[in-house]
Amino acid sequence: MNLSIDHKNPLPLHIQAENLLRNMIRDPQYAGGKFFPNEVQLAKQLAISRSTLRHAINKLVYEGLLVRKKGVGTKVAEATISSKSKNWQSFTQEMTARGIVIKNFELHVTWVLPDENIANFFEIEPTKKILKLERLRGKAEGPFVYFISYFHPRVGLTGEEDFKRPLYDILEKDYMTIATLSKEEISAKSADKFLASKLELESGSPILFRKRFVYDQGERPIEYNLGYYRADSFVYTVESRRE
Amino acid sequence: MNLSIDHKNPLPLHIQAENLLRNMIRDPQYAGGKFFPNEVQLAKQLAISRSTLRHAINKLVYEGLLVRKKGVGTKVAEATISSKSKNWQSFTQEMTARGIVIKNFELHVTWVLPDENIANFFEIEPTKKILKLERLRGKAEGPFVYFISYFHPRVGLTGEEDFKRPLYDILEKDYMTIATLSKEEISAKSADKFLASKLELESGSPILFRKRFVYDQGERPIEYNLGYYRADSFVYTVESRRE
DNA sequence: TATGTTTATATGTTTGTACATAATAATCCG
DNA sequence: CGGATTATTATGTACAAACATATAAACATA
Repeated sequence: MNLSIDHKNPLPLHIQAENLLRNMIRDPQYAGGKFFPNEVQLAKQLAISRSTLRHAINKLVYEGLLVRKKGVGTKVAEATISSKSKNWQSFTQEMTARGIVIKNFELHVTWVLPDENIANFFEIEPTKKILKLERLRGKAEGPFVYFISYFHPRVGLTGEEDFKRPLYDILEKDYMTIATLSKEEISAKSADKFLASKLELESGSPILFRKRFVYDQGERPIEYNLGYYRADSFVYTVESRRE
Repeated sequence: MNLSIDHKNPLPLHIQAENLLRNMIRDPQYAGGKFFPNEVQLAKQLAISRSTLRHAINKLVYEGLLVRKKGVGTKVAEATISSKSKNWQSFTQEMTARGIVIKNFELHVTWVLPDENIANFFEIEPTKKILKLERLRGKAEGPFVYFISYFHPRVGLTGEEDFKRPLYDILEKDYMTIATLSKEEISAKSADKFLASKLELESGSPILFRKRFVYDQGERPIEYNLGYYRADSFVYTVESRRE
């Protein structure tokens, strides 16, 4: 990855600057909370105008990756693990964009019979086995989410895939399935013994529970996903506007 | 609503332009698909610079409300389902839409000093008292949510209003304040003694916690709202789509 | 008629400049 | 010493100007 700006590159300067900033965000130095060089200085350093640089910074501020304060400076936004409803991405993409390295603590692949809910959602016979993917994921310090995913047979997953790769990357590149629509239900739960042990909590601790129904372009169901998040490390953010 | 730009208004010109554009979007003419006047012309018309106007347009493009094509023009984006689902409503509207009749179990109105968070959000002195509204609400069978709302003094609420009416109805009709933007953070918590007694739960039971920041058209803060929901009776749903 | 070619149009990119304002640090003074 | 005042710093807002490039329509040519 190029870490400087090339005026000969046909890619617009503000896009190059944006990419460069995305890299800086992942830099442990800045991810840790250090302020960026100020606009004027950084613009000079990159040999672009302040306006161009600001345009790039603004985009990242809008995305929630950077925060700015007048008279103070610009830095990486609090690494509170959060999920934005707009421009949704996969879990891994979301986290890497924030410079958080995701560790897989456990990964189980099994073939199971769908329960009634899932069979209904997928519109398949409850006698047909489907792929179930369970993952315990988190940061280096410890796990903070337990995922359970079920996939529609139509997708064609074999169970032999490398699930360390981003899931939606696998689906798009290897299975030509593009997740386009997602309906989510968020609620709170208490940790049962199983979840408590996985997420390193005491039984009864609060858990944010997210059910996710994922569809492809044709609005056909492709994934049914359950996410159990430690309440102390996950906030779900939503921004909405009415006209 | 003012449909022109006022250089004496302290509101930044690009925000004024943005609001103006939002109004144009609602105009049947443009909503129907007619192209906007081109940037140069429109900027001239509004007596602002092209850069300032572009800044405003860009924001709406980013929000998905407008589409632009080089060499062609700018027009209102095709209404997609996701943009419709973004239209948020008040709690009462939300519930009645689901056929649930809301009962108010408790209602307290007090004037309090804002803590640091609230004073910052409202951008006011921490010495100025603001209106605090607490409500325990639910269905006939029992309460399921405890709301705490703080209001910006600008709104002009006296505390004598009939808070059994829908809140946003009061704000719109009696105080000409229209809640336009809402940012929310959803997380999970354990019920402390206070919440447990109010919501008729045992201490430690899971609670869905929603923090809501509400803004008016000018993106000025008007309400800070905390909602504590019984986990067993509330699910938050989100629908999102990517292109 | 079919196919290039030009031209007008509108957005896209980039720079330079100036002043306003919020937050913080430094300074001064009673 | 403590409170008020005054820089300093960094982002926020706004303007003007130029050139680049994609699109579509008008035009010319084979």
